[in-house]
Amino acid sequence: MKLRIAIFEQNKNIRNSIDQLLNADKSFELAGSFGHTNHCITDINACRPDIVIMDIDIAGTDGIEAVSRIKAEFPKLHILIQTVTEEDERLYASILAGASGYILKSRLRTTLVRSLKEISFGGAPMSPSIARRVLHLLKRKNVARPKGVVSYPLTQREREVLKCLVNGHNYKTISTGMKISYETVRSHMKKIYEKLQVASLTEVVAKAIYQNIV
Amino acid sequence: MKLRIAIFEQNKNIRNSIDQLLNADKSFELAGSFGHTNHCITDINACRPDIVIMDIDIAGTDGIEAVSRIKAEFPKLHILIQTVTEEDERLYASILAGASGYILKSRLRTTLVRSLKEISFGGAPMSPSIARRVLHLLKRKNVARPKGVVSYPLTQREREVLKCLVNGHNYKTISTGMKISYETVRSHMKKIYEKLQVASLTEVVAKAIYQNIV
DNA sequence: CACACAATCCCCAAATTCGGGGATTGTGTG
DNA sequence: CACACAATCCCCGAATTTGGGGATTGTGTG
Repeated sequence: MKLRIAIFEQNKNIRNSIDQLLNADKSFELAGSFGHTNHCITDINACRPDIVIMDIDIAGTDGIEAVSRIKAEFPKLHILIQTVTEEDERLYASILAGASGYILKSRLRTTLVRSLKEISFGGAPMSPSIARRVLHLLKRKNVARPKGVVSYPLTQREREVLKCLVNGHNYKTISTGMKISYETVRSHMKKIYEKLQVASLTEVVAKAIYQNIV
Repeated sequence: MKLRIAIFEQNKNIRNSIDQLLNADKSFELAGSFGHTNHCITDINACRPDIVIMDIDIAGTDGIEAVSRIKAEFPKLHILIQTVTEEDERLYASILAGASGYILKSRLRTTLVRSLKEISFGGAPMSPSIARRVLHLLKRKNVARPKGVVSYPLTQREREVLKCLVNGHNYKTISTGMKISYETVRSHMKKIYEKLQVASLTEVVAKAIYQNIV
């Protein structure tokens, strides 16, 4: 049984190249070939592919949004993202949105067929760096607040100052907002630094957020 | 600065082989070499490695349990699992327990150094099938990026700078750590501020954490 | 080959933060 | 009433950040 492939790629020459690569292998057949994702749900409904190859740069709609919409409509459909570089932030976002893997445009000829087979066997081809970030996210989501976490003896006013800071205010705007002097804000901050054992704005904000202090 | 490597491998010949491979590369030095994991916490405390290479079959204690215990004690320590086959269920469990990647025993000679470097650069070498399962688990945990969230086109270097910042570093210490000039850090920060649409350290740190940018 | 972009680094000057010290006043408690 | 603490505010001076501008070099793409 041949795997049905749909292509969403703006560049006609690339679409044709992919078509040729698929034709050369008995495992695949071209289900559809589209120059934009404006009607991707309708197009996919019509051609019923098993795997979609999508260019991350495709115009008409944001690639990431397209991945989200397609996966919402067709949860079992595999999407292989075409990208120029592994460092593209949208690649990570596409993976999170549900793409099964990616392929570098520069390596289309050598790796397309293998990646498609990989996906059809249940694999998710991706770079170690993307994999790392996915693992890290999973780890952070799995971590309940550790037992025995210390709570900090911040006073009510200190907590208010810290909250303003985390919300993007600086000392000047905090003093205006809380109707206290700039020096008062500084005094509170000194106390907060001492209690939280930090020594800079970035440390105190990060700690406040990670440990749900405000 | 050489990366310190500790080995937990029952087979003395394999320990020696790994030792030789590490010696042949200037990037690594052997921190410790152990035949069991009975005292892995004590051993790691003593030799202070940056990366641990551990055999999944190692006797003395279950490999997965060892990974869990080590990661609980040394959260930032990287663990590279040695396995005979990628299909071993314990491999997937080890990855979930916190291992950063794995290496096939049959490919030790050709891939060990590359995998160690990969890990030290922040990657997580793993097979497409393991990656797929991790993604699937992530999806099941309902971790998918919330609808409407924009992704930011930060470059790799910008991301590294931002990560250091979130981890409490200032411009000065970031420049030291990344071996670039203070002004380069500033340039990256200007770009980051622009892309994330913020105007202060507190804003950028808060945004980075809340939106899982680093 | 021309172009665009990333990464790197430099300069000026103002604004803000940090570490250190000090003070007064109000409030609650024993 | 004495005491401890929170909240408030002041000062000095150094260090860091911010906003603005500029530059060169290397790399990838069409």
